[in-house]
Formats: sequence, C-alpha cells, structure tokens
Amino acid sequence: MHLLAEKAAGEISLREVARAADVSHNAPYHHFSDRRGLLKVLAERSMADLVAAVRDAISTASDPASAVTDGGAAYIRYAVEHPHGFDVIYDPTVCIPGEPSETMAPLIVELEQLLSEASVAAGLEEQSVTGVWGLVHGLGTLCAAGHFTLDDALAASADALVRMLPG
Amino acid sequence: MHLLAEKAAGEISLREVARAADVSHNAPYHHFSDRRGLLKVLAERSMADLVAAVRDAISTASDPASAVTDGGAAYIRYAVEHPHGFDVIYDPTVCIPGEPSETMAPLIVELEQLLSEASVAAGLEEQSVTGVWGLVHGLGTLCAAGHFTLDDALAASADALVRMLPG
DNA sequence: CTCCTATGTTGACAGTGTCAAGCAGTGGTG
DNA sequence: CACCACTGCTTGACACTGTCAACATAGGAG
Repeated sequence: MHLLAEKAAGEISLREVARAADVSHNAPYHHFSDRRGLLKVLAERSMADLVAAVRDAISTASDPASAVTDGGAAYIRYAVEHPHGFDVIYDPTVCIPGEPSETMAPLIVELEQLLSEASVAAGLEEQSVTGVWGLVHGLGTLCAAGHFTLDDALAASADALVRMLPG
Repeated sequence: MHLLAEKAAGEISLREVARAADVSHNAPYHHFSDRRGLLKVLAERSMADLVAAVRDAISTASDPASAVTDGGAAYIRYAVEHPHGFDVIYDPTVCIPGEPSETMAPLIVELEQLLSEASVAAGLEEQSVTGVWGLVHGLGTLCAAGHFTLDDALAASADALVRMLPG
C-alpha cells in the first residue's frame, strides 16, 4: 500500500521492495509468484479499500438519491486520492476480468451490487447501473490524470446523476 | 501505430523497435529524446485518430441528440478497438495535462469543443460536458478492460445520455 | 532424531534504458 | 575546390531489472 502511495505500479521493482525489506533480491519470490503476483496483491487490497469507501458512503447517506451521489463521490475521491491503487485495480495485465483471483472476484461483485442496489432504490432501472459505474469511473480516471479538478469532477458527477434519476 | 495494435505502451522497448527497423540499438535516440518521447508521439497520433473518429461521428449525425450519442459511441468504440492507443493518450507518465505537448494541446481542446458544442446543441448546459466526457470515457475504459461487452457499453451510453438530455 | 517446508541466500543470465564517443555521408559556404 | 556543420547511424559500456538454479538454515511434524 505505502508502495502505491508514492509510485505507480509500472515503477515498482521487486528488487526495490527487497532492498526496502532489507533482504536479498530474490526473497520476494518466496512470497509472490512473480512481479505480477505482487501487483495482484496490491490490486486486491486497493479494491478492498475502494469497495469499503463506497460501502460506507452509501450506508451513511440520508436518502436513496444521495446514496447514489455519495457512493459515486466516494468512488471518484478514491481514484483521485489513490491514483496508483486505482490504476492497478483496473490494469488488464494485472487483473484479467475474465479470470479474476479468488480474492478479487467477490469484491467486484460487491461493488456492482452496491451501485446496483443504490441505483435501483433511487428509481433507476437495473440496466442503468452500467451507466452509473461508467460515469464515476470516467470522471475519477480523468480527474486523477489531471484533466480537471476534484471539485469539478464531483460537481459533474452529482449533476449528471440527478439528471439520470427519474422524476 | 502498428506497435500499439499489438502491444501495450509498457511493453514496447526502444531496442525492439530498433531491431524491427534493422538498425542499431541506439539509432532511435536520434529520432526520440528517450523512451517517453516515443510514447508521446504514439499518444499524439492516437489522440488525432480518436478526435477524428468523434468529429466524423458528430458531423454525420442526423440531429443534435444523436450527434451526442453518436459522438459518445465513437469515443467508446475507439477505446475498445484501440485499447493500447487509448491508454497511452491518458497515461499521466506520458502526457501531463498541465504541460501538454504542442501537438497534443490543440487536440485536447478540439475534443472538448466537439463534445461541448454537440451537448449544448442538444440542450445541455455548458458545465454538463464534463459529465458527458466522463461517462463515455469510463464506459470505454471499463469495456476495454473487459468488464462488459461493447454492446452493453454502447447501450448504457445511449441510455444514460438520453436521460441526461433535457425534455 | 529425521524429514519436510518455509524462507532466506548467492550467483548467473538475458534484456532494458541511457550515456559517451566516433564514423560516414550530405549539403552549404568561404 | 576545401572546409565545416549536421544528421543519421554505429559500437561499447554502465547500472538496473525479472527470473532461474542451486544451496543454506531453521522450525515443526512424524
């Protein structure tokens, strides 16, 4: 985790983590299958944090509509505050959605369920969840990449979501 | 280009392109400042293609509302059909939005203007463009990463966009 | 005690980005 | 013509990386 706080996944080297742990350059191979194994663990932990943030935001919301916007805001906030963790979660060379790890699979399911239940409770149809996920994912990604500020992203998210909600 | 058709940016090595061009391992340094310079050029060309695809889609649409959905569909389609090109465009280690290259800057401006004009013509407020960009960007990214099919992404995009449009 | 497993070690290999120095043409200038 | 700058390329080196193989060591299970 602290690794991803400072460096992107692509810049993390096994030999460097070995040096940081004050062990030989090959010790990590007894804890991870290879470099991708390390990144997979980091991705799983990051995903757990992301899901937890969204879960908390939704569960403490005052009404169904703000549960959607608050959950979305938490998603965007995570992407911006932990850009490297967010990246590695969705890195197709690390986690292949078709064959997710045993740790990752339930987290993805929970994320989809959280967004789905909140959206349906707010009056959206089941199928529209994809749009909600896509919206906050895109805003989070673009914002983390520096294309606009967090405030703009959160405002755009809230604006788009209330437009999408019926009524 | 052909490079990105097969390999991700992170897997492209300068020495490999040198071998492919049948020159010495250091020849590329006379054409690019360094590895990042190569990726920058690839990103610029990819961005030009993406913008062209969106421009074409919007200009050939029959009415304002479908200009927005068609432009969004073109964006998503590009992300899915050229995932490596799409990735490198938004790779913060390649293109830093704060200080874009002279080639990249006008392309970003054009993309924003295309989306902006189409959205406003369809009745959206200027500020909502961020939401449109975020939506199609997120759907394209998630779809390219394999989290759902292109058809689902296009359907979700159209669904969300018509919900966002007034009236 | 013996054996196995987990964890660590050193040593080696190919591949990479990058720097430095030098070489061969080519085009323009005096 | 001679000269010079320059562009494109070359070879050679360096530190770094992921990964494999072989070996050491400790601690618990039988």
